[in-house]
Amino acid sequence: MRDRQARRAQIITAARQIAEHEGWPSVTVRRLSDEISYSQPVLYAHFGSREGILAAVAIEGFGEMGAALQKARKKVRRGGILDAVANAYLEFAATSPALYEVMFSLSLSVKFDDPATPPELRYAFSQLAELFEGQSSRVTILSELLWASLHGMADLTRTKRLPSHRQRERVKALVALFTCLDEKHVQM
Amino acid sequence: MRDRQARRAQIITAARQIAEHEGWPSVTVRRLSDEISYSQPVLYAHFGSREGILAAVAIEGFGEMGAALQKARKKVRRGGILDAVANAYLEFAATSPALYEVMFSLSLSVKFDDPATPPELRYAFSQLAELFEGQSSRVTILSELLWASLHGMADLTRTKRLPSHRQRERVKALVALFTCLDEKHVQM
DNA sequence: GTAGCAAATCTAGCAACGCTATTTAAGATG
DNA sequence: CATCTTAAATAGCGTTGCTAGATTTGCTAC
Repeated sequence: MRDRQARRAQIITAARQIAEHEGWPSVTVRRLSDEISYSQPVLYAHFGSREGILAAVAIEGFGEMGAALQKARKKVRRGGILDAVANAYLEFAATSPALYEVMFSLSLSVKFDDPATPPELRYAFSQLAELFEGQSSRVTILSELLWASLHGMADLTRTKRLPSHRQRERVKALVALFTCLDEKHVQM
Repeated sequence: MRDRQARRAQIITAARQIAEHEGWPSVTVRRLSDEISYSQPVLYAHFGSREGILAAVAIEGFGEMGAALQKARKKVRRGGILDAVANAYLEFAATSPALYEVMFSLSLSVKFDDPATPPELRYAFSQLAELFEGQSSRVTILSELLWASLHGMADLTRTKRLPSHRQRERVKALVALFTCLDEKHVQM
């Protein structure tokens, strides 16, 4: 039915809202069922388990992040693309910390190059891979390394390990590293 | 007393063991109290809460990681230090995934440059900062960036986002990036 | 030696959690 | 109107983190 999908979206939205305001531990099945004015079994009919709800939120998050990266990539014409995308990535993570957290804390998600991987994940990652297209023979390695660096920065900043006020400088350094390698045409 | 500290260590060890074999959700207070043949309130007398136990494990982990990095740094004489430390970091994370997970999943831990930060955290981070000592004016930025990159690689590999069989190549690329920047004496 | 006290430990239970078997309500079919 | 299917709610099971109150232990004083 149609309202079935609407209610699905309603649950996901409620979960995101609660998580962003009070953290994921506050996102309980009872709380969600109250929020949408239905009983608990309805939620289980939709998602099967609490983790299923979180997974749905995570996948939605990957879709949004992919869109944000694509937007940043297409906005900038020449030069500074890497800088734009990197900042877009970190801004996404900083704006929705709970969303970013669930995107990378769910261990049940499969690897990125696995055929069973949801398209949203591949879409998001492809935005980073595009940056190195045709530039080097090591597209995969470089995009993986960029992803890891950005994720590390986002994660350490989210958990207060790194001060956020120095984020811009870190991005500058990261960009300098990658452009430096590009200019020298280093063979790895 | 003396046996009080012994029991504390016993609890931490049991928690690590269970987590490494069955994951952190299996580390329950009841399970731990069974393991050490005491009742639950004894654990609460020691750590105050379940999270207190995890925090203690995490701090111990940082101490061990700092030692591992220091060992790698001192073993290599000239050149390739960065490579050695990077590999030591990732090997630590890969060898004890549950330990690494709890070290970075606890949000209650304060930032690295905070005075209230446990010395184990600062000790571990200082091992990375040492790599850039006197090399550039941006010691802080570079060490933070290196830390973030390594953590991102470790975290994405642990959660199966990146294939582990390409880890060595990623490290090579990372090292190439940093040495490239070093050779050109880039001012950021 | 025993009465009393303080500290340590256990027993038992609360509230909240994820999840589900069973029952009740509602709408369609004949 | 009776029946059957589908949807939802009620109620409850087992387990969790945590704690108040009972109980044991070990020591001190007389």
